Amino acid sequence: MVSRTVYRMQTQTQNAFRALADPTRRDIVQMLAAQDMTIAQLTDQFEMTRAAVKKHLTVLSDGGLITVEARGRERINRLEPKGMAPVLDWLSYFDQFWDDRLNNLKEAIERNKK
Amino acid sequence: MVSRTVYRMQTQTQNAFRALADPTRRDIVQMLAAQDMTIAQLTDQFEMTRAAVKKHLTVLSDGGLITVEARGRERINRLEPKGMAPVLDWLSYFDQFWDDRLNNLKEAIERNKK
DNA sequence: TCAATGAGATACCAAATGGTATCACGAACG
DNA sequence: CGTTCGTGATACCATTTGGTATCTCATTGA
Repeated sequence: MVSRTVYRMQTQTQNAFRALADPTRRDIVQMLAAQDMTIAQLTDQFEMTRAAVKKHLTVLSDGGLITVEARGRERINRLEPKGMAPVLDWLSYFDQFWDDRLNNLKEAIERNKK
Repeated sequence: MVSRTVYRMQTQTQNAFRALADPTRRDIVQMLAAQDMTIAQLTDQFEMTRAAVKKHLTVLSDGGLITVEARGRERINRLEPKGMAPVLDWLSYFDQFWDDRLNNLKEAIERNKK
């Protein structure tokens, strides 16, 4: 074991990977890719309470993967494409290891950023 | 809440995303990308016991991200590029979505400039 | 005005997670 | 041989995680 102190703050990369680690949250991301949804609408699609879905949405928000817009008493949850960037960046570090599927994906996003 | 039972087996996608959710495990992946390593070598790089590193390696192995080859009394841990496929596949599902959204974003910015 | 509706906050719980300490075991080497 | 070295396995612990129940608050609409 090395003796230097390895402190590790919560980076956006960590929060994004953590957000994607749960199958329910990945399902939510897929649903929000189809259309923006309120918590109530999302809850209809799962076998869990609104409170549980809300927790998942908080984690997704911490990860930068979604944004929320208040509209009256409703909250519109929306996918935030930019939030995926840290994940894609980390994965692209291994270009020489896995195939170029990722490269294509990342290049598409880079193109559109400009 | 929908009433149908949503059982969810441990898929390779889930195991891979779960493996990548921990910062120590992502560090291990990066180190193994540089060179194959034994547990002892990896443990030298972290402030934790060999047992803890071993647990992380087990999770990485479950996720299909590494393979282990016995050589004498040593175990060589090696990165398995194929294991990343489910992750890349899942992410590429949103290729078109990100493309479109980032395009819209770009266009909105361009409009506001004028 | 006031009841219904959509959502946030909090307390609480069981299980999973990330870590340690410790023991066991086969391979390497004097 | 016997001992040391690299590793695996297990028991145990504290914290995090994913979930429920419940209460509150603000908006909506008859």
